[in-house]
Amino acid sequence: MSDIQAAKVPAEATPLRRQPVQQRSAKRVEQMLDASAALIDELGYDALTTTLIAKRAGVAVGSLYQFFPDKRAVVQALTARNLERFVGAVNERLKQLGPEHWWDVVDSILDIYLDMHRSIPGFSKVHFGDIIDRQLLDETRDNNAVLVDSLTDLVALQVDRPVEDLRFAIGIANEVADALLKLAFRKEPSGDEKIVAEAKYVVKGYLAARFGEQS
Amino acid sequence: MSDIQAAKVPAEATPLRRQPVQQRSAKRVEQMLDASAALIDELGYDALTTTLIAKRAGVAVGSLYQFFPDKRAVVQALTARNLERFVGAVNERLKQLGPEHWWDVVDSILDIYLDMHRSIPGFSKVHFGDIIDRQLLDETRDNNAVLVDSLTDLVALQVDRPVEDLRFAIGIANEVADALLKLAFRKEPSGDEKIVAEAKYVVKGYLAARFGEQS
DNA sequence: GGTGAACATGAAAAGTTCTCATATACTAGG
DNA sequence: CCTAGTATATGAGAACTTTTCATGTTCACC
Repeated sequence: MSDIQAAKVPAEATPLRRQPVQQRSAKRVEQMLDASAALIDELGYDALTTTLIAKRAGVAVGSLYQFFPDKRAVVQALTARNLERFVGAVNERLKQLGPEHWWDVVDSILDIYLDMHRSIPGFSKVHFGDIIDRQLLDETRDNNAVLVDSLTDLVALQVDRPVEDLRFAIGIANEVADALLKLAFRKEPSGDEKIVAEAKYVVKGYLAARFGEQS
Repeated sequence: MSDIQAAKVPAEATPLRRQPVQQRSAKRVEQMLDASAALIDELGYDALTTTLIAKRAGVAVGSLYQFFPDKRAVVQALTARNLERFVGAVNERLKQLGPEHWWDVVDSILDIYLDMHRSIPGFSKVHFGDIIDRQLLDETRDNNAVLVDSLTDLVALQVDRPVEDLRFAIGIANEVADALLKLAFRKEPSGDEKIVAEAKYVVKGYLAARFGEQS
């Protein structure tokens, strides 16, 4: 996938200790995130070490703490970046395609998600915050909620249904797709095709049952 | 839920450094697991500390390492215990009920799962190994696989279908139910009723579509 | 070309995990 | 019921991580 781009997501979603102002430091922060992603990919989350991140990113440990309050925040920022890219790519795709059958919208979105799994280092480990938001930083507002809201806004333009019903169903569908695609990538590093197909089947079946055949 | 009982699950599933032989130490190991569960419930997984576990369990840190190779193994053992209890309770329930419509079997299983969420400390955080098997101890064999195999065996007795098809579908259904119930408990500590209902709806809808109306 | 804010750095303080030498409790055989 | 042999208990401290902070640089702007 090449059209994965960033989108603006509520800024305070990234609780940096200090926002990088100069371009030089912004670049460094990116490097730290890249390093974290690579290391998580290689060693797994809990072998991740601040010293390692710093070394891999080619900076001093102190620099890391210049911007991030703690290790967890680094991973959190990484998930935020992933989320931004995903929402951005979805927006982009939907804009390109114009009004479609929602059937195809589901396919598009899942395909983008698949592409991210395959092309973004560490994505299948970090996802949109499974690790930190749900398990480490428990009561934090769910990253997925941001995603669901975005999708709901997009879909609401094309589907004539009460927004709250849409949001609920999309939330369910999102969770289901999420779980099944993670399963697919757990079974096989490149994503088990049979499970991926089943994921699309389940999601479409659910949405069809809930909303009938609308465009 | 009161009929949650233990079932024997492949023993090596719990990689203890040393199996407690004397009753005294077996009890202590249980205490350590209880302490871990309570602490995870209260503080979250990453605030968990070996020292804390020991203190809460009323033992010395060294005792912990007498049986567990490392901190991760403690949590892993906790998930194994949860899994055993769940499989045991499911077995028990199915034995009691005798042949039912599979519709009711789904309800029963989800209800047991709900009960565990509500009655077992830390269960909604630890689950059957989300934390360690999937994210920390990556390539470990999935705990859910054990569960799915058990369920498949149980269901195969009552449903006339190729076992592999059953296993696949049950695996999908399990993952979906899992994800949605976790969502329900993320939204509300007691489990969001609307989402729970939707979970049952989705799972039944999927299985019905895949297997048609059989008993 | 000088000045204050932003940034970079790494030694060391603070905190965790895990080990190990030592002490104590069981258990089985006699 | 005594004793050797094994299992278990313990906690100080070794090893490793996270995080801080005082100090030195770089940048942006006037």
